[in-house]
Amino acid sequence: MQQEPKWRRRAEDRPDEVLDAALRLFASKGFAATKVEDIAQEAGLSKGAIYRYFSSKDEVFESLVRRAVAPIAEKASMIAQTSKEDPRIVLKTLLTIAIVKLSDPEILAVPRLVLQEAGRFPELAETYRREVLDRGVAAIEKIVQRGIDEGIFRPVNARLAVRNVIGPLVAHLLLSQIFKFDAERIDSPQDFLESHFDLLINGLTPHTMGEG
Amino acid sequence: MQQEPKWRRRAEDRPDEVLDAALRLFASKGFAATKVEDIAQEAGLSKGAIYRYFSSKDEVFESLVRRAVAPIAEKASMIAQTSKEDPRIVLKTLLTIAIVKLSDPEILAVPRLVLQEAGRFPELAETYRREVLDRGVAAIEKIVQRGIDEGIFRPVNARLAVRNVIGPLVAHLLLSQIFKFDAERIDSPQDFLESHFDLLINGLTPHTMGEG
DNA sequence: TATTAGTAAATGACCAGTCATTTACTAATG
DNA sequence: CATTAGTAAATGACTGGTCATTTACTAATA
Repeated sequence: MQQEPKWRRRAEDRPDEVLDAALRLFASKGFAATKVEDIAQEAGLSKGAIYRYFSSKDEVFESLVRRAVAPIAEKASMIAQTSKEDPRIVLKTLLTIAIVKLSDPEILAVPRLVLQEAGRFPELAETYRREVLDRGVAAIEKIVQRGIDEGIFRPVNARLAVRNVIGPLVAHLLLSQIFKFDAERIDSPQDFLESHFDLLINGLTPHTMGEG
Repeated sequence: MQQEPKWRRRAEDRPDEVLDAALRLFASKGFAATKVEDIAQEAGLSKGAIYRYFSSKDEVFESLVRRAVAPIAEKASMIAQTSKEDPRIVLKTLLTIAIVKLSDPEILAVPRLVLQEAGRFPELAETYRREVLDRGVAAIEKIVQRGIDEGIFRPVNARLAVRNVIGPLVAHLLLSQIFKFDAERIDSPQDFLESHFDLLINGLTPHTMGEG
């Protein structure tokens, strides 16, 4: 009569499971308010076992962020040398992908946490800036610049225009996610995207003398 | 030979001094990482004395935010029924004021902290949203709507366009303040403002058929 | 059986909040 | 004006609870 063991040795899967659990909890309660025991419970593990895989609570957080950063950094670099398509299309595609991804609270949580804890983890924040922000900003700048060179956009300062591309997105996420605007008042991501893109492109377009 | 007293009774000034000290520390280290004793030291007081004026560390934080909210809420309400001036001018004036104010880290700290601690202080976050955000957004929406009604702006969705007004500002502050973009790469607030305003207004303008 | 994943309980640092005591100030009284 | 009794402000040692981390042990598995 073989009993089910009380627990199993699954050293392969544990680290990722711990990080998943930690992400969920950090996302909803923040780093400081999340106990190591909470993480253990959420991951279906005892507190002590966490320390077999991570040397401290801080390291859990850092690993978490680094795990999330890797694939993003890779993608951002690829975007830079995207197709020679109409830069307007490229921008819209990018914004669409971004808003879809970031509408998932689990994904938005990482940059949010990095921001929140930047003071306590300056190196981590620096890494995130270098690997994600810098590359993302550079990619968008490049697209805008190409639009200018091809005469599709007005000759604006591309570096500064990046803020006009990503800013409304950031504002939208901030307003809808963090301050939890009443559900009824939340405009759908699609509506927001249309509006933003319309205003953005109209703002970037030369309009030398009606061409529409 | 009269010695200077070790301390003085200054019950009038203490509360504000404590809040000032707390703001400085919360801004740089965050709420959780700031000890009550730190606040006391920064305010030139002993820990125990803090509790003569505030019943808990939480209350210090709440008082701090409420003190900062009051004047902003007042101003935001006034802005709504501003002069019948050209809405473009009104927007630019608003943006200028906003960026000047928010470039002061001490002022930016409050909304940042509210965001950071929204999870732990939901009521406070709610208050902030109602008193500051809602009013600010409403004011800008009104101005944009007036511009549309007067035929100065295209008939866009005013509510959504608000994100295009404030978003780039938020992005700018995020990038320059929180991720501490290398000093050299920080574009001056003036440059940013010019660029943003240029793109924004061009985006809102009808361009029905070249008018300059 | 040896090794390693895992548990549960112990440890100790840390810190918000308390309180007995001291000090600065104020006002009543002669 | 000098003395002193009364009070409010401020101190700082202390407490109790909360975790992050460590340790001593146990169960799974090769």
